[in-house]
Amino acid sequence: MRYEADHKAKIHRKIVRNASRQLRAKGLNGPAVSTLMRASGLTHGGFYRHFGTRDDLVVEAIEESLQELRDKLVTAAKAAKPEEGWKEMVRTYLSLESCDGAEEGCPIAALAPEIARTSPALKQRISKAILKLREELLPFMPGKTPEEKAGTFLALFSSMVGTIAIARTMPEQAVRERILNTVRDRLIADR
Amino acid sequence: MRYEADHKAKIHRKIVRNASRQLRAKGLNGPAVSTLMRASGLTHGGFYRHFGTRDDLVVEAIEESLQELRDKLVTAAKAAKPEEGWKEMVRTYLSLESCDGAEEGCPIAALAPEIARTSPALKQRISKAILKLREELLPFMPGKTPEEKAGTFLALFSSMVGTIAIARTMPEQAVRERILNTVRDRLIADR
DNA sequence: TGTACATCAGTGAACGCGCGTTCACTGATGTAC
DNA sequence: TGTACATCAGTGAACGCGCGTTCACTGATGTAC
Repeated sequence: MRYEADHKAKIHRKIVRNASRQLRAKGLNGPAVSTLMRASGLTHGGFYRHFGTRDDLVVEAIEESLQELRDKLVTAAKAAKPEEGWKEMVRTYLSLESCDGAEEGCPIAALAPEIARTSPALKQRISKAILKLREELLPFMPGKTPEEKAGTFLALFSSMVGTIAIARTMPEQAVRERILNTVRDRLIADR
Repeated sequence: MRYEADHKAKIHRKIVRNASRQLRAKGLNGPAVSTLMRASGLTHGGFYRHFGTRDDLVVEAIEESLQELRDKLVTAAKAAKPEEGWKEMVRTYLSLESCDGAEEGCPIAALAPEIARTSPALKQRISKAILKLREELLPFMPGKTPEEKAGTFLALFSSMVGTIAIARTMPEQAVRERILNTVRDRLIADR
């Protein structure tokens, strides 16, 4: 082997992680294959040693960014008192940095409508990954029964996704910030 | 004139309305100019008699669909008792038809992330139109002060936008329906 | 140890294709005289 | 009223461009003997 044994796997992961950032920032059809490869210091020709199709990278990148999101939110929740973890998740998710830096933010807020329009095969895999995220965040939700937690999660998550999506359509940062703060305060106060 | 005096204006509106449906269904970069024109029985060559640029049509189409949304929600609200109008809005917005028929649904739920990525000039006009929609729906919101109504509107609207966006990523209709119903019931019960 | 060959991640030119936009043209009807 | 010309919404071929994908090639290192 002309590279270390795990060289290919490492590069593969690097491509996926860099792509996940570019795709969140520019949309699923935004960056060309050559742009996606350049972000990892490669040229487009080598792309097909790693992926069968551009779509294959797209799915992997979305799965990757959903895991990033999970890690981010779980870390935030664990930094608070057990019963208050979900509030810290809300604060993290609805932060101004998270809103203004789409490339590092939630892939659902950044890509949901485009995901909805992909082929059934892609949607299948992505929706699985979203449901997995849900499972992993559920324990942090307030509520006694699993059903209650699930309902709260859905209400919370859809509210946050919509808030970020709407805020990002507003050109003025002050407006975005007011939107984020208003919803955040209501979500935390409500229950 | 080889056509009636208002022929051009009529055709223009027709193109915009058909485009607004196609763009909601396929995304801002989905349908090509020739596809957008064909939907109104024209060919792509005549496009530039009506619009300076493809983007010009995109803005007009989004403005158009925001007005459609306003009309739809106001009509729904007026069909209920004055204090309950907003609940009927929620039921209308979160209906399964609205979710599964993106072309006739809310342009924000269908396009928000793509709107966020357009040029500042486009965003400026679109965000104006969104704020106008807000002004027109505010009177139907529950709450005593304008501030309270504004807060409720934002909480309600972001929640609904996020719910539709998330539901549409789910391939199974039963899952989508459960998501819609769960959030709808919570929103209506909450306040 | 030395030599011939195999492997395979990565390169960059080339492909066919669809796109937004341009442009010479059409043809029905208006206006000038 | 009749004729010559102007107008302009709409047509369809053509443009240059960027895209996803293919492919012959490179070159560093492995393996066979």
